[in-house]
Amino acid sequence: MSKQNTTRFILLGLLSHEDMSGYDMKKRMDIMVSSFWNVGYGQIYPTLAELEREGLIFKAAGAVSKGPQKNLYSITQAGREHLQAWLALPAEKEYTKYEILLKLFFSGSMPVADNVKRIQAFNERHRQNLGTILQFKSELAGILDTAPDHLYYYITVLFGEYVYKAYLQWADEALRLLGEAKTHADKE
Amino acid sequence: MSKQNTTRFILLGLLSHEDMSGYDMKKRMDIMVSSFWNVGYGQIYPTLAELEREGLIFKAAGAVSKGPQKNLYSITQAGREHLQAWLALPAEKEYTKYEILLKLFFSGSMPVADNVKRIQAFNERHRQNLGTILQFKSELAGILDTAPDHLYYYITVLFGEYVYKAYLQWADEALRLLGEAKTHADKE
DNA sequence: TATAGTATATATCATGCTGATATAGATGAG
DNA sequence: CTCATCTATATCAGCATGATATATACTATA
Repeated sequence: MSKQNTTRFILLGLLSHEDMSGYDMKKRMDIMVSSFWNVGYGQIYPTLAELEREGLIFKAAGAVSKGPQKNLYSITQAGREHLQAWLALPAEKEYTKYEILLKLFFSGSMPVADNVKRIQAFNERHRQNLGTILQFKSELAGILDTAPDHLYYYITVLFGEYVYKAYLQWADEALRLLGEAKTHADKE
Repeated sequence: MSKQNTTRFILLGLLSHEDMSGYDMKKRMDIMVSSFWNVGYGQIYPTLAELEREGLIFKAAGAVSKGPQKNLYSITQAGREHLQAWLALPAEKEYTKYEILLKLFFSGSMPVADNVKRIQAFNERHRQNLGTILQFKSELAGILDTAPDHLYYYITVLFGEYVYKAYLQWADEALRLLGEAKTHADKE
């Protein structure tokens, strides 16, 4: 697995569909890919500058919607080829970081109530995420045949659904186990 | 959510149980926390040096097992307090990166067979992860009452189980959808 | 008609993390 | 005796995070 800048390819991927500004891309990502990838502005703007220097994208005239002037970007032919080459590679970088699990792992000496609160907050957060993604899923289901991309969007949405549901199941089970342990301790 | 070095607290957490070398810590993490957190040597060794400078850990005499000399570390009282303060904080940093989902999202123009292969590899990888964690789970289940930490270990293992199972379910469903799409295309 | 708040938009930077690479001692196989 | 493998520590370039700064435009409300 080579150490490559993945952000480049996300930005190229978004621009392969339509012209956008950096701000637009962030908004789009928050909606469409946030269940499996996150990028911040601190990575977006420098990468856009880099892609432009390399001739993979270019800055078009900034159409004003509201607020300050946008930098609207377009992808070039070289950019499309760069993206296709990446898509064809099998390498599948993959990692996760959940601070809550880390804290639980080391929290044998902490009050049980603290951990219960942690898990409840986690549960609530992902119940909301699940709600958002299920709404998105039902919208997508109606237009599945209208473009070849839509099936793939649907598949990625399904991933979010399964994973969020797993989080909720785990949280319920963890709370049950902590409740049992507490009840048991109270009896003694 | 402040931008803090999380690795510090993992290392302190591991040392709060027993003395270890950096190499030991990596091995331990690969077994115990790899389903929700990963750290490489590139982060471990510099952080150990930093923790030592700050007086949170100290280097003990290196016991030789086999291979080169180890640096065995111990946690100090200040180190334990540092760890406790972190455990008491509610902040829960959390993020995931799955390159496979990213590629699927942008792969409308790629051959379906490529994506099928990708998902099958993903499936196989996580089937193995699930097997490993289930074995670990059954070992833990037998010693659940022998220490207060064990319940928390069990809870974190459950997380891995639920998440890996979700991955496998998703992969099956995704392959089914791609199979249907292919069959449909073949008929036309 | 001020003015305060919110959404839009770009940019930069210190710090943290990843993944590759270098170095070298101990063990075991053939 | 040499080659492969495991043990063990260390460093670094490049990528990513999260905080912060700056400024325009729209909306509400006082």
